Amino acid sequence: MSKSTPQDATDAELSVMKVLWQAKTATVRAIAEELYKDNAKSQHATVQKLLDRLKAKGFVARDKTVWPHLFRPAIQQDELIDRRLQNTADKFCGGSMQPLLTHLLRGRKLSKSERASLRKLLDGDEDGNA
Amino acid sequence: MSKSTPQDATDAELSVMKVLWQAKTATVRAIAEELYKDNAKSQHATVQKLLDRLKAKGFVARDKTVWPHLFRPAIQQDELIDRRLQNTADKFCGGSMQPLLTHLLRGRKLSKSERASLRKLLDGDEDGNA
DNA sequence: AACATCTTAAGACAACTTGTCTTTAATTGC
DNA sequence: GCAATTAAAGACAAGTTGTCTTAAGATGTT
Repeated sequence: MSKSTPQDATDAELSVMKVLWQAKTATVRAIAEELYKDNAKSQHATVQKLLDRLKAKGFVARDKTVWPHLFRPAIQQDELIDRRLQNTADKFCGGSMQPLLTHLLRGRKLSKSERASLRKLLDGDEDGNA
Repeated sequence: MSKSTPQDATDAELSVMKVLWQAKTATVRAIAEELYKDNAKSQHATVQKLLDRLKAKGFVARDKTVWPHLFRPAIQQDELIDRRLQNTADKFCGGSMQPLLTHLLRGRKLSKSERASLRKLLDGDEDGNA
């Protein structure tokens, strides 16, 4: 009843997430300075708002026991990539990822080594999977 | 200098495209009736506008030599899927699709037959490709 | 205790997007 | 020549997005 669409991050939000994924943990200020190196005068508030929205989306967690508050990713990059791909699959392939895979493999020119590593992935999975 | 971002279709636009991909060619009315089966009273104009915007994006072509005008897809579904994937790759993997592939292969549980067909794609490509 | 300083909280804001509808002008068949 | 349909243009509200402002709260220093 609550979340209809699995939520995604906007561009600005994503850049905040990227800082957090690297830093593991950061204050508003740290993020603001990282993103708006030059004139980080008022951008502090911008980052704050972005973090608010990310919190509302469940993408970051906030530690209020320290001061200033510490933020931390509550979702991994992989999960977000997954949502994007799933979304594309939903819109185009009735939710199945298989066609996307096929599409990617068919359309792209892969180097020998790329092909090799992908084949290894395909094979490696085969055993360990019931 | 012109198109900054490779353009994508919105949800409503996409549903129009889907009709066109199937029908190959269609009038505004035909599309409107397909999409809004029930009360296709004013939705005719909605479809018209969607087609306008799709035209502006270069996604459909319009044949003005007949009456009423006939619309036809100017881009295939594959191409649109490609753009979505490329977009995700740009945002997350610095533009490379390879990580997406890896991600898809690693994350998903694939059936034996799926794996087999993917392997065939990997192998088959190897020969036929200069 | 009073202060300057930084953080937090809340929300204002313009620009843009999106899906929809209205209006007016053009084209057609009878 | 008229009624009916289509084309063209744009108006519109609702929502999104990135940004900033303002006011209230916490902190350490003197």
